[in-house]
Amino acid sequence: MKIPKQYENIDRFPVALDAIIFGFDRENLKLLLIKRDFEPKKGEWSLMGGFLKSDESLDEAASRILANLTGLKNIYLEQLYGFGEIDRDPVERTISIAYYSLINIHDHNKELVKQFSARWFPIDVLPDLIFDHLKMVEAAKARLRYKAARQPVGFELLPEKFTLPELQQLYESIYETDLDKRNFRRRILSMGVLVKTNEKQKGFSKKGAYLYRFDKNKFDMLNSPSNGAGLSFKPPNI
Amino acid sequence: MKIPKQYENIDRFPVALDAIIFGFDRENLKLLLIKRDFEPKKGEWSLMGGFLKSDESLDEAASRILANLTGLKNIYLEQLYGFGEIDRDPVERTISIAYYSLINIHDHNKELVKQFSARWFPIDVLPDLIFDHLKMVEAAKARLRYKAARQPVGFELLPEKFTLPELQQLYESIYETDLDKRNFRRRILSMGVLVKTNEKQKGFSKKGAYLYRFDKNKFDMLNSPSNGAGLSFKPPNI
DNA sequence: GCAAAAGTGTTACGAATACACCCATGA
DNA sequence: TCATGGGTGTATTCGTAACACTTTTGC
Repeated sequence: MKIPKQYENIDRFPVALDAIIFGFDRENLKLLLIKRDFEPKKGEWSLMGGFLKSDESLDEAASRILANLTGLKNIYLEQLYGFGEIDRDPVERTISIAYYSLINIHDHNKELVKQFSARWFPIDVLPDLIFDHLKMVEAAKARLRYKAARQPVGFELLPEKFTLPELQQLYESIYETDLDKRNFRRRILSMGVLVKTNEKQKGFSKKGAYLYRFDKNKFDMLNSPSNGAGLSFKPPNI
Repeated sequence: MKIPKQYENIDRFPVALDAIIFGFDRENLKLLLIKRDFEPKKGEWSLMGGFLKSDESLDEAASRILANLTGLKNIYLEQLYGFGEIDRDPVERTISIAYYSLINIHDHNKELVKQFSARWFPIDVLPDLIFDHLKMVEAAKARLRYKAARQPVGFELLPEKFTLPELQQLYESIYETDLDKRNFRRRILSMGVLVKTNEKQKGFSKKGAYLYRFDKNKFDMLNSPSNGAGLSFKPPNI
């Protein structure tokens, strides 16, 4: 096919993907950051990133980049925003599409993480970040809050079985607020997507809390028949 | 500065911006589409678009492209999503950042619109669109619903003075639903960002409806002192 | 005078909030 | 036995939804 003139003399740019990787360690919401090992800004903290290749879509590229650091595939990953200020990257004019992902913090490749000199940071005590990465993180926090209020994404951050106090702690971290135990349990259980197991968590508290499991089938059932915005997990009032 | 090796051998891509342009003609929510005048897909309907240049940010480029078609500057414009499927553009691998904008439908350059063979289409009777532009439109509709439920963006689509029945009609178009007149008026007025004028609209109804004006100062006041998500215009229950 | 749209209040319901005590267990 | 965290129910408040008649005026 002849190339139309509208495609001649146009600028072409490197397209970066940067990943905001959330994890939860049963206490704090955390971000996985890497220590950059090349100039510029060598040695400073950064989001994991990489450049788009021509044989992959944006989603595939983001997924590849996430796997490069964590070894994980099929992870919750959502596009966040495109950042394109002219001078955002001092080396070359670059645009970056930020993605955020939710992973189980215990469930990733420690070896890779070591190679990248990566570390988990509590979301409210982050180091300085290069370029516009802090803006990306802020956008991701806002999006996670929006998302978690509407869909039960919290489960992506937890192990398969978890207790209600753990789940509540997660939501409290996401919204940086305290929630009433009784109201929280009522709301969550009334959604009907949690299944109580007969097992109790041992070791943490004396009494032990029941373990629950997220029932993806029930969720899909409730969610699929064009339920408008899907089942709603109401946002806690901040 | 020496170029780090991480920036060598990377692919570079044309970055397109596509604009979903909403308008409202006191009856229907509409989209401004252009008839493409070059191959491929010459003669088919398309969103207004263009390519990023190296001396402008993404926002600036989107703004320029919007002005190319409408002649308007300083318009409500918000980034929507980055589209990057490999084969989305048959000519060349291109990524596109979609923006949506809200304009007053009577307030644009008719000459330019004619040059582009552009036309306003009711949002629910769109022609076939090229590439992935329909996906972009769907995303924009969803975003507008989200946005309008939280911030009074509706005013961007109306003339300076408008009646409450007109405003209600706009919201009904956005949400494709009927709203109760009394509840709507109460909700809108309780936000305290509308100022009633002494003028009545003539010509449309026999009785005539009072004209209101959006009070941007009050809005900024209510919105600025870190009011969480800002003043909330609750979403109509769909 | 009548058709057509504008304008106006009240009640009922459901959701969210606030709130305090008992239970199970390990140390 | 006591300290620690887990588990439970109810009353109140507030916001949302449902609903029907009067007013104005051009024709």
